[in-house]
Amino acid sequence: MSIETTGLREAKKRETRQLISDQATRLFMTQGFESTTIAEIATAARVATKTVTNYFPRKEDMAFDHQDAFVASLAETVSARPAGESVLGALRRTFEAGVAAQDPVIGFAGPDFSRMIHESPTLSACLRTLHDRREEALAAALAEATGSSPDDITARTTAALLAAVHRVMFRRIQELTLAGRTNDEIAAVVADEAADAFGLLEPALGHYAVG
Amino acid sequence: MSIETTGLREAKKRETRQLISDQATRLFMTQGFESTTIAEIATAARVATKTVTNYFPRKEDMAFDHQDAFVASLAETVSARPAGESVLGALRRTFEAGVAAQDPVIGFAGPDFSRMIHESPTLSACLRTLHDRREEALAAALAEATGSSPDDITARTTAALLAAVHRVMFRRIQELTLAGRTNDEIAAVVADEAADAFGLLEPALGHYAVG
DNA sequence: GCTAAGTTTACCTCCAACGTAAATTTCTCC
DNA sequence: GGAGAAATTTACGTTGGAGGTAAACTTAGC
Repeated sequence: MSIETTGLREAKKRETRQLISDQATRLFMTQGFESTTIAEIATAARVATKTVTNYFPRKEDMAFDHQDAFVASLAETVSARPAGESVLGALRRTFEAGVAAQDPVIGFAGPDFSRMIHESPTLSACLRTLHDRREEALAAALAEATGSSPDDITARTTAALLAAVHRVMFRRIQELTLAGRTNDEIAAVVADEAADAFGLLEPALGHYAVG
Repeated sequence: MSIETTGLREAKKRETRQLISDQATRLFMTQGFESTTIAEIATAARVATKTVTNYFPRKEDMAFDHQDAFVASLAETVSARPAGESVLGALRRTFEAGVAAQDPVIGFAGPDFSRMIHESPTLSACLRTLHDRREEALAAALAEATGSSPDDITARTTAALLAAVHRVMFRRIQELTLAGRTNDEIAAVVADEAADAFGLLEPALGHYAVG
């Protein structure tokens, strides 16, 4: 009698999905994304190729498993910020915490994973899409926070500026990872650079959406 | 005796390339990008399918013909700005000129073309890549203008912020185009919104890289 | 247990992407 | 102006991702 008794069927589904994703990521990291076929992944996971494409309509989705968490991260930071804190302050604080925790969500993905993305045009394009969806989600959260309409141009512009800082720093962490730096070294460098970047926006956005 | 007598061969190559691109764009706009096959394009252009893929390794390249001009646009604005003008001022001035001229490079692509991109995930991803390459080119130009190293993080952050404004306004123009507004109406709306957006960055970047 | 529902599988088509070699066109030099 | 050289276009074949369908199998609920 398991606690989360959502049924054997659903449990197996989750396991199969995770198994496929894990095998796929492993193969992508060792032999590259483009040169791994879905048939290989299916063999490694001991399922049919159609099962693979049932779980993951697009091949690249197997590499990015926690995309929803990534996309929602900035919007959630804004929604959950304490009263009196500006949006800029909240995003800055969350980024600093991410640096301290060396969080994969802000770019600490490890050398193998970073190389996998860097060497694949498909995965790079996919990551761009995720950054973009994250910006859109942030814009929606800003519109919500300021009580403006969901497609308010000020919210969208502000979201673009704030997300830009996170995106640049994400790439910076990736780049330093690929250059062989340790996470601790990267954290030290990035903490300073992020302080500059967020500081740059302070005069423009410091008083925007103070909750 | 033609003036630019670079040979019949090269002239025919240019013509064939243009013919394929034109037929492809026409088909993409009328029946959608994904539901147009390369074989159809080849038939319309009266060439072999292999000739199509010789000229355009990727199907999506047929839709974006002047990508290099787009990618270089912001960097060139910066490089060519007069002495005493800030980078922000130059990019703002060029955008305003683009609005006045209803320039396709800043987003005035027309309803058919805009719809074609909007309805195709592949083309949307491709456009994102172009925005990204444009930002990278801008970062390089900023590094050049400030005499810093090509991967200077301040230049990259600044480029991200400036390119973000252009990107948001590009999408805004696309969006209004899809909503059925005329170019004149769009120009009027966007001129005001761009003034706000660039104004927002004035305190942060107004004194950056005054040439 | 038995039946209904959901999951996995084998088999299928389509098409983009890529390689190779042959045929055709253009260029160059005599 | 014609012959050989070079480049382009073409036909043909292969691979692999994406998507559909229906049958076999597994789980859930009665």
